[in-house]
Amino acid sequence: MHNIRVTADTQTWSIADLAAEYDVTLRTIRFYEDRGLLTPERRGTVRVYHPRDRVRLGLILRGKRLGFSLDEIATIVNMYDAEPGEEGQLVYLLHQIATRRAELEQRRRDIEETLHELAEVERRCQADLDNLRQKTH
Amino acid sequence: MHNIRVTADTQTWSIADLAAEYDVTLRTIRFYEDRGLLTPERRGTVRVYHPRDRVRLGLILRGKRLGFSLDEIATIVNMYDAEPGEEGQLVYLLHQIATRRAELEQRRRDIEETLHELAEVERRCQADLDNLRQKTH
DNA sequence: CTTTACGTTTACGTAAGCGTCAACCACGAG
DNA sequence: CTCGTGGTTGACGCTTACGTAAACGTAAAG
Repeated sequence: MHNIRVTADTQTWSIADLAAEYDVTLRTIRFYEDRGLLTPERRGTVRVYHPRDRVRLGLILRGKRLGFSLDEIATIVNMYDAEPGEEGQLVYLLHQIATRRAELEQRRRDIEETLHELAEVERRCQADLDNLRQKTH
Repeated sequence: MHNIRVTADTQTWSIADLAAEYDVTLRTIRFYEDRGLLTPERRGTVRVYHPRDRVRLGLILRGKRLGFSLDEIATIVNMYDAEPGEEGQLVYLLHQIATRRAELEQRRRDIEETLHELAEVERRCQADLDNLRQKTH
């Protein structure tokens, strides 16, 4: 990274901004906060989202696409900004990482298999279709 | 094991057999049947599972690992043994396949990203740990 | 005959992940 | 002053994917 200093990253978003950007409802965003996944600033009663919150929302939604539960996602995203901490903590974190990695690699294998099989079904299907059109024309 | 015959095509399984093999509960298997995902033979009231059902159960569970809902899984596994059918059907099926493929490829990208980021976190974490152990020895 | 193992249906319970009101500010424009 | 826009907190509802009894059938073993 060559940009030692960037413009002070002071941008903020409203709840509606993030909802529109990520195509989720306000209810969803507030629900994630309720579950401790987001912690926006409050100006009065109003939520103000900082870059950190925005990134986390992205991570949460990616986790959802991967089929993780919100609880699992919580442990994952909290790993990202864990402070150095003590030895026990670090060892625990490394163990968590290994576990998640194993899960993800299993999922990747599942995806590869499924893609191959879908390709096979598609081939059959396309053959049937060609065959059908051959006859009628 | 209640396997009646072990010749390749004729083998059957009890509900408990499949539950043990795939590590799910009987309730789960019956629930999948209720949702139309499995259609075991009945001998009297008792369910008897054929190779086809066993394969489908495997597909269902793989679909779950990928984060698909049972409804989505239903459309996917039903694609596998669709009969040739008429043109409209085939076109529809091809469209479904394209959709699923796009989803899966998105998931694969998500996984790659997450794996890379986990590797990064792990690196940081390992560095902190090494640092800590350096100091105490 | 009773126990044990394995199966069945029916039905209520539950946790997750939101959807959907209702009722209430706050504020700038017309 | 009123209206529209955008925000807030409850609180109840709903679907999915099962868990968890309860109550019963059947067939072999002791």
